Amino acid sequence: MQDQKTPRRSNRDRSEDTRARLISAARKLFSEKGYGDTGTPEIVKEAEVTRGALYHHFTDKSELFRAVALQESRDVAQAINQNSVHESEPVRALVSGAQAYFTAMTKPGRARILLLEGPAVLGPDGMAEIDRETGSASLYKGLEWAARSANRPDLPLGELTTLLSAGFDRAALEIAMGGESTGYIRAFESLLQSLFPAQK
Amino acid sequence: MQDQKTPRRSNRDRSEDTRARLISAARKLFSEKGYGDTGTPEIVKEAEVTRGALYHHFTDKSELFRAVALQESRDVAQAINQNSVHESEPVRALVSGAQAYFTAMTKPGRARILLLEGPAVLGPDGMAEIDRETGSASLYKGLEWAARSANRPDLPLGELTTLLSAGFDRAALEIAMGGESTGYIRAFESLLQSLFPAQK
DNA sequence: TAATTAACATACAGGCTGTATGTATGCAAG
DNA sequence: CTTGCATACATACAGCCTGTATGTTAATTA
Repeated sequence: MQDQKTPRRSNRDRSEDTRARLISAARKLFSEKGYGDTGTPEIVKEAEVTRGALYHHFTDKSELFRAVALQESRDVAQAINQNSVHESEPVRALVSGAQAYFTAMTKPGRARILLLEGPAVLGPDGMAEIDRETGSASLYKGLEWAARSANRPDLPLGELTTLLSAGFDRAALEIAMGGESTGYIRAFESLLQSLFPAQK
Repeated sequence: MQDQKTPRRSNRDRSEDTRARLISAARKLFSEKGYGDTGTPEIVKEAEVTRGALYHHFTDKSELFRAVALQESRDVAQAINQNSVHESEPVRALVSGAQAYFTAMTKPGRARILLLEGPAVLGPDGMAEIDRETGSASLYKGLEWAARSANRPDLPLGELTTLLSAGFDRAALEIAMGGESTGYIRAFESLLQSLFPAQK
């Protein structure tokens, strides 16, 4: 019979549990009150651990935020992969991907963390590093496909990727703040169909 | 002969000078080290005033930041107005406006304040309020003109304005961080020419 | 089983924010 | 011209927060 007072967990289990608790509590508070207005005492209280545990797992508060943002970004990528419908036409595929992105970004707090606080706390480079693992590459591939299909080798795809990505982000933020998504979907459709007119 | 020890300025002069000193010092430090890493003791030291003066003029640190952002935004609007070339064709006018915007945003620290820290510190609404006074309206008018000229009443201009504005901001940030502007200019040209093809 | 290390817990030093209170100067009324 | 009030600060303080240093307990390794 196991001792009930000391569950006798392995170090790894303890660590993973503590890390997860901290990230979860931080995610909640950062998204509700913002990074600057959330103190580490409040975070550890919510996570039911001590500040010692926090500073054992993360070098400082911003590293905890980075872990939160990374997890959030991965969740977005996963949600998009799950909800992505295979389309035979590139513009449709891009619009469908945008749709999935908007939906994933409506989870409360997510837009604030990834689109508002993230760039300020971690810097554009820090966020780019996080995004690299997840999103931007697939957008580039989609545009490449569309450019090939529409016979438009003249387009500067790298810059267009950046521009459209910024548009997606801004639209996601508006939608997450209560805006209507249909208008933005149509705007992207117009934009993409103008850029990549159907052949023949 | 005036007393040299007490310059005997009017209250209004004193106030305006102090405010200007605080905003200038805050602008410098916020743009160099970021909002969170800049303390009010450091700001007042740079401005050669006391913290009492700061909290007499501004309710808190974020209100000082708001004043900085507002001034910066007005400077951008003014720079664009001065450098705007009158174009007879809408797409050219839009590209020319983008060019002027990018140039104005290369002033050191400006992109960080208006595009990175601003949204996080003041919130999207706070920044939108500041931008309303300055930029977004003219972009909408430019797109309206272009849509009329190109016979495209189908386009959702409101959403397109938001999307393109986000693209301009992102490009401005990249350029301010050392990126090349020509690529983005060409990308916008492609995009706008696709959206608004020249008539006949 | 002894030694070592991981995983915290506790205590502390320094710094920062906002407020409360004190003071000197400008200003307006009589 | 002086008397009273308001403006524009200056100073002091309370509370909180961050990061570090040090202590303690339990798991892992030799």
